Amino acid sequence: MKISEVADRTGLSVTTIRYYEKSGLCAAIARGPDGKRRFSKNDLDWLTLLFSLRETGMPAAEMQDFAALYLKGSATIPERKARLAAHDRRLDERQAQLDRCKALLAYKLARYAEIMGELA
Amino acid sequence: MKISEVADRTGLSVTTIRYYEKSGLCAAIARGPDGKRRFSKNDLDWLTLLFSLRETGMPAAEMQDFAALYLKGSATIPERKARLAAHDRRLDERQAQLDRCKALLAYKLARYAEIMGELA
DNA sequence: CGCTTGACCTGAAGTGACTTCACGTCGGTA
DNA sequence: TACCGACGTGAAGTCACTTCAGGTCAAGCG
Repeated sequence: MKISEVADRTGLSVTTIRYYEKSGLCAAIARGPDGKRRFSKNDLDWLTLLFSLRETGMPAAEMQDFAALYLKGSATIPERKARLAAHDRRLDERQAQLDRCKALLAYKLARYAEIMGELA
Repeated sequence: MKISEVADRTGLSVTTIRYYEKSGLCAAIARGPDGKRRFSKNDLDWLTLLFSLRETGMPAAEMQDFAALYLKGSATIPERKARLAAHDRRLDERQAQLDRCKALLAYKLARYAEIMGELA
């Protein structure tokens, strides 16, 4: 699969994918005879996961750790499972942030509506 | 109110608060005779809102715009209301991201559990 | 009383995660 | 033949802070 296709499917940009490869967030991608990257299904799945983790606020350092575990092979699966579980808990905190912000926005919007009513 | 107190209450760091003042995300803060910042209730409320908006992913440029409107006074309330409403819609998208990530994590965790079972 | 400690101040430089730039290669297509 | 768009590279730029270097001042203490 070509890099542009992977970008479309994962949500990462082409340059970010190259950056991820260079910085070790994913394994070196296989190259075709023309020197261009050819992504496997595994590569795609991995990048899709990375996108989702980044999008939901996994710290970069943690992503690096997690990637290092992935690159070490299946022996690290228990540890990886723990990391993902930890992120899952963080998602709950994120959820709470969203809820708090929603409540604050609801309050502010009501206040604004009130003020606009008085001015009208 | 002192800057350290505002930091504690809003969740922003002391340096971030100073940075926000310098970059126009909040109005110039009043100073005491000793030259130190003295925050009003309004300042605190405003910074609390900024923290919540930042935490939930409002783009920085948009925060700048929003702050500029705030600094222009109450005539901009309808516009500010629209901006907050837009952010509220973004929160729904954020919510969807969290849900998608949760689903992906649930899948991965189940897969890992399965693999660990096979190895055991 | 001098001395340290801690909270505050400032402008400037550093950081991290990308993004953009400048430039080059290659396989089509008009 | 000339140009296009997708791909490649290394280096420099950006953004939102954070850290650094250096200073003021009030309070506590041996």
